[in-house]
Amino acid sequence: MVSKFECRIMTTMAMISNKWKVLIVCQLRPGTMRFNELMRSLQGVSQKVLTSQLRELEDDGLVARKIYAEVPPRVEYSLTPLGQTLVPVLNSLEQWAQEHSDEIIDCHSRAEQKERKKARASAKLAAAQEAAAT
Amino acid sequence: MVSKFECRIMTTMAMISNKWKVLIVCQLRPGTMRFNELMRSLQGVSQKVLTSQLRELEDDGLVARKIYAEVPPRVEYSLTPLGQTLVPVLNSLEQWAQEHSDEIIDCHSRAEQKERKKARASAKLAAAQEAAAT
DNA sequence: TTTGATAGTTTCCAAACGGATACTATAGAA
DNA sequence: TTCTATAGTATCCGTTTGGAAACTATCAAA
Repeated sequence: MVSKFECRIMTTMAMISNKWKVLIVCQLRPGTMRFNELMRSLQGVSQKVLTSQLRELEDDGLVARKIYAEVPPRVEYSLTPLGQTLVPVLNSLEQWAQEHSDEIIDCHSRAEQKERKKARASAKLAAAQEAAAT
Repeated sequence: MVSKFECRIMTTMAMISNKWKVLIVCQLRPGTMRFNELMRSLQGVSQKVLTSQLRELEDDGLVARKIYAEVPPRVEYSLTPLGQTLVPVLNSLEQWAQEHSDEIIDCHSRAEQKERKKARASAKLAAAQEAAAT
């Protein structure tokens, strides 16, 4: 069973759990940005993905989209008041990573060592099977 | 460019941004649980996915896995001290959803209305094209 | 008349993800 | 000797996701 508590966490996560969404919200903190401006600053996003993520953020009420009737088109994105309230939440995620960076790094290097060990073991096993087959 | 600030948020997100991971951590808050116990309480996970998510949580140092040399096997999962420190972070996610639940619901119903409007419009368009084709 | 800029949409394709199912090892119980 | 429970792996296969590239509309400038 999923409690209300867990359900609420998942609600929040669903709204921001995407690499680009987090970056978009971060970029928009200082103020409004145009589509291409965002795309350039988030180097690596494709147009399609940026559009879809922005639409989802808009549907979730975190980002506002203002279209100017000009040619060439001008569309400005900004955080809504609701989007602004998310900033402290992102801060708490950031702070956690900062406070525990040592442990996080340690764990990762240990996990990688284990990975290498396993890789060696399975390579050995494969070699043995190879030898047995001939 | 991705700043250190954004990078840290993404580190934290990478560790928990998965429906099942959040639920696993929540389930383990009170104490240790066995594999099947987890699977039953998280009804809906496949064995494969539960295993892979637990392995990743273990590699990230959030969950400890204790194997007892028994038959049938017994494996107990629990939060590590690092995993425990994540609980307040999850609380902040939960609190945000709770504090802004009204706005979140409003936005969603508005977005859905827009969706329905769009669907009607494209249905109309398709019908018009159909009519024009005959 | 062609070019350019902006903010998309559309299409195709490959990789990742997730679910369902079958299979494994092991020792004790029936 | 077969069955059972546990904690997984291994395999297949459909869905989702993301990237690349081409295409669109529009008006002004060259």
